[in-house]
Amino acid sequence: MNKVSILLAEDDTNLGQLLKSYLSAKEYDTILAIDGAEAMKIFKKEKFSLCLLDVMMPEMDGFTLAREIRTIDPHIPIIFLTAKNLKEDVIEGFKTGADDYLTKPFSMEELIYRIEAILRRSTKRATDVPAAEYTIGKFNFDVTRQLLTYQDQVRKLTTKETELLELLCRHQNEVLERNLALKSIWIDDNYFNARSMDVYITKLRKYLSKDENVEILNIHGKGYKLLC
Amino acid sequence: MNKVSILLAEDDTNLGQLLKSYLSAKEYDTILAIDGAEAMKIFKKEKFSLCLLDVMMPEMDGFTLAREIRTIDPHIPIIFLTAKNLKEDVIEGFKTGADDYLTKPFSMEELIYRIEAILRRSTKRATDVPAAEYTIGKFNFDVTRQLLTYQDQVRKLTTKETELLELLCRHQNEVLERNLALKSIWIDDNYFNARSMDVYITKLRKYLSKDENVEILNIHGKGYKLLC
DNA sequence: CCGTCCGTTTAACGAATTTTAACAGAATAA
DNA sequence: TTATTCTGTTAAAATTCGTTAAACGGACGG
Repeated sequence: MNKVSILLAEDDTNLGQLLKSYLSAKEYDTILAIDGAEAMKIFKKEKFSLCLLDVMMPEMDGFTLAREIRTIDPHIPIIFLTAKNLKEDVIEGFKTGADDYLTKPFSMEELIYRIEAILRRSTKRATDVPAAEYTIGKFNFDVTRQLLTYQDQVRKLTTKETELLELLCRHQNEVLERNLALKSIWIDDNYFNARSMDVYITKLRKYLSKDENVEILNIHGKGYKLLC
Repeated sequence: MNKVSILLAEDDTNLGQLLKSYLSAKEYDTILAIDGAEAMKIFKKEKFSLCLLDVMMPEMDGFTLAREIRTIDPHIPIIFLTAKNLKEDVIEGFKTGADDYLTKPFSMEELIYRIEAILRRSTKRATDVPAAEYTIGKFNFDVTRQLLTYQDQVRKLTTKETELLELLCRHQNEVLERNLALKSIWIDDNYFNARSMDVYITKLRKYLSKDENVEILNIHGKGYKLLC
């Protein structure tokens, strides 16, 4: 079980400190750089599991920084922090790019989710991420292998199915808010993604219907609650 | 209703003392710790209803402290106090996060409001989880599954119906004030929400009419009383 | 380069839930 | 008593959600 180390580049020192404290409290070794140039210097000296880069920074912006970082370590996961009101084409740039991103304002919960998701995806030895298995009534849900097992029947879940079910499990017996789920999984909480999420809820309900004590309850206008 | 005790961790002794005096005057037993390490020591010795933690502190910051506290008591409500000059989006981010948040400077009134809100939520949960079921005359009311059962007839309730009936049950045989119900279920107690609530009272009355000993009584100008 | 497969999104429609409106009836204060 | 505020009930409107199927688009094998 390797410790996860994060390079955080954020020029707003308040936000930077806050994030660093929060991440450290979550057992992520976090080093804060106050601009792109400093981040680069630090990155050359130490080894990191992932980078969290603000896009707008003095000295060197997040994109340029990311490019330079990639010349050293081409596969390190990078999450960008961006303002919500960026122009469409910039956002488009992120979407088509391989990197993950998070739009401000975001909640700590969303950030943690994205970090864990990206770690899950990038590390093959998946034991880094906590709670990789859940028990849902008579089901067993293996998050990292994306398997939902009922007695001897194993069902392979898709990525989105897994992500949504995992979020539901994490909030077992309490309300998972639609917006949190949308922002965590679909990044943007617009109309279409919400429809898409509905479709996945239907799928999950169908899968889980074998155990009648398990239920995904809709809390109108708020979200969903996984009962078991 | 037993006494509420608060652990306050604040390194600014002026503010700390001020808060402590104020909270004590409001009948909250308050103990002040001047840094995270001390707070942790105190927390291990005594029992608290909620914690009020400054995020930026020497020795141990608020997040780390919160994490340690949660290893001892995973459900204790925690309100963070954070610096005033954070950007809007950061603050917004925390608002949507799992933990409650208050940015300096804040008014005492605001603080008290938050404390009461979070206590309401947590005592709700505390009294909810063990007894998530009520008996209303000959009915059985399963809050978490939103089911109202009469003999062998099961009726699925909607979210709003459930929320309102639960509030009534919690105040069984005493007055549930309109404003309280409106604020906790509809958030805002304006004219339209009040009308909406009337509609739900009608619905609940219809559902409960099967047992003639059960009645939702209107207390004119005050609220409702669930008799059973 | 082409077709196929698979996961995801979009579309379309229907159902469930909540809010708003409209009007009638009770309770209360002046 | 009369005016005013508050409550009860029903129906229509608006919003949110559920489900199915088709469209889309990337990955893969030929």
